[in-house]
Amino acid sequence: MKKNVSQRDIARMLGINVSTVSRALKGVPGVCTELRERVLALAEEHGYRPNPFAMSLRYGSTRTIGIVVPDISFNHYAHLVKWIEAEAKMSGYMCIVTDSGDKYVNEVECLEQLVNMHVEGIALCLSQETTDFVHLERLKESKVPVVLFDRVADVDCPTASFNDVQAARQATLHLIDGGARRIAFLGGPNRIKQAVDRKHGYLEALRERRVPIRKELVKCGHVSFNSGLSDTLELLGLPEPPDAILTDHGLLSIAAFQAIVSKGLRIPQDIAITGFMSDWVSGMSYPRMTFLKQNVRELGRKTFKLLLDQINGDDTVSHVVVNARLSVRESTIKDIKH
Amino acid sequence: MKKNVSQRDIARMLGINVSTVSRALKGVPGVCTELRERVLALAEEHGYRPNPFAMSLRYGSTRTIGIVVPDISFNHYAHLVKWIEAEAKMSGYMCIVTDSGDKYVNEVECLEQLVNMHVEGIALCLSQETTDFVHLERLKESKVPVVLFDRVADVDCPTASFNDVQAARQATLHLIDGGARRIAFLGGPNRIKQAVDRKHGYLEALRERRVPIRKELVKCGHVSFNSGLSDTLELLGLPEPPDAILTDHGLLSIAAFQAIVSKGLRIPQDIAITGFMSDWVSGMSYPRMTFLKQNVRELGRKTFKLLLDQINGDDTVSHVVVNARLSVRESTIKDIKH
DNA sequence: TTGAAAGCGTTACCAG
DNA sequence: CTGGTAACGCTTTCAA
Repeated sequence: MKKNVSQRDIARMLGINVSTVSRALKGVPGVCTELRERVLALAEEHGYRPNPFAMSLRYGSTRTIGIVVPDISFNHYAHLVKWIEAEAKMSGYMCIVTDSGDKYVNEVECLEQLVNMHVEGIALCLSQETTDFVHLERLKESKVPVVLFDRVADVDCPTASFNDVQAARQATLHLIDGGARRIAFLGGPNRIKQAVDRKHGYLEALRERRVPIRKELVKCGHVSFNSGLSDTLELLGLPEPPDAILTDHGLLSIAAFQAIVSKGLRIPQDIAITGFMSDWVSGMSYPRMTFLKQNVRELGRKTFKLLLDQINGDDTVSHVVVNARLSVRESTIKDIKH
Repeated sequence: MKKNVSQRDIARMLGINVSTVSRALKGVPGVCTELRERVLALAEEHGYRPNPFAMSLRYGSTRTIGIVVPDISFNHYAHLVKWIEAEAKMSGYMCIVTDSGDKYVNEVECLEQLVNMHVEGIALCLSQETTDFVHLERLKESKVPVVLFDRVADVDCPTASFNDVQAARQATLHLIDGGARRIAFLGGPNRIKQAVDRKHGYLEALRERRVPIRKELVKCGHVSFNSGLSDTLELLGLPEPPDAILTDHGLLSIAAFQAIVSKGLRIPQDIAITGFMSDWVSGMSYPRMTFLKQNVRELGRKTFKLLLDQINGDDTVSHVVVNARLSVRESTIKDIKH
């Protein structure tokens, strides 16, 4: 019944012109104080709110960005969303969050819809299926700035990601130095840069310490709980099973952990485990897992900053790297009492 | 450089009128096929996209809803967001997601901003601080439909929530029937209906089985990891410590679990534990926790449905309840081998 | 200091 | 079948 009141409405009530109301409301000079007061009072009384769509139409800017993540119900991505959103809010941007379900077709559709919404920019965390980037090309044609975060790719796009190679290397060195010799790597598919980088870090560390590389200990498959579970069970069933596992994703960490426990093996005495996962996952398990602590808040912040720069016309393609560092807990320390 | 192309642009290129272009694009009758084809071709070529802000202005509808959650990085809420969003997308709505940080002031601000964005409706999960509802009254004045979900309240607003009383009762009965006699309740503050309901269910079960109620075993405080941790440690330090714990929130479940483990107590031999938590949290722990499995997807779906009805002018205030049911795992079964 | 009018992109109505 | 115009809410330029 009581519709949103517009400037025109206020103007009519006061018997003046809209433009005067506009000026009064905006606080620009050029309207006598007495009249301004009356306008402001009436606006207040009727709960006047500027219509953002009229604004957008007028200025061609929507103060809105889009975020695409593979699975918002997964802790790591939810956290990233949280911090990107917090940062965006501080700059007066609202976020439209979409979930690709880790599927390429959905990712394409999400981007499509965000462009339709005329968001000013998009922060995208790639799905694990994404191998071609024509959809990003299309965005570039539409002049919508895009920043890749967390799961990035080698395309002509600004990115914010973790130091995957070095982090994985560090974790592997830690395992080796703790006495492990048969270290398994449980990772995502080779088409994902993130998975490949982490595997590289792992291999690098093995070479560095002259630990032989065993192909049968490297599992690169679909990132999901079930595949993590079956891959780990396969590893544990080998004639010479691994004495340590490094995982490349929180889901795989959980799956591997549960697979080990279900086999009645003890962590870390029988097998050590570490990898990329959230603080949360690491702390929930018993024993708590040594893990690569990612500064998710920092990544969120950097991602938005990058995006804002792009929105403001900066067209340098920079690649920001946020450090993940090893946080040692009990799942990799053999000489602990249990 | 290459701006978004508008109907007017296309009209100019073809030397015809905008209204004709509009009709052609909309597919309404009243434009000859030959001309329509040319318009469509040109639109396609230049990547024409309807401007949703012009639409919104025209129709006064934005096809957008707002979601407010206490903490999107927490699994339970992230899941709810995921499913509300999925459902919304199917009806052609986009979601603006905001995070109140579980604080009242932020909640107010989130609602304010969503109203400013002219969302057509808002799905709100209350912060644990929220005790007065003037902000909801204000929304009602603005004619923005609101649906409360998960954490609801006794206000004149449609709600979608779990069957908190019965679920808590069921879990408590399970503990009693498993031999527990000194059952602690670890819950949120008494100002939250959800916490109160769950406590009621707990008390009901005790009375039902004639188990004495012990005040010192009931802890109702702030919902956070740290307070859950210290409350549990206090409980464990009692002269007569509890032999089972029921928790009212996922955060508290994790905290209690870790507190117990840190004290070197065995679950379930020394103390049983169960409560409200996500599938995830239950499965991550070892032993896995018996838990109240909430059909989060169903709740998300129902929430959006309720909201959509409101948006479409239905003003009945209905209260939908989704069942949570006990899923028994190892943390409450004493006669299991470990 | 105030008013009038144009324009942002779209659709609907009324003429031709 | 097509063109012209008004309207949605707001800002800005120009004129008074």
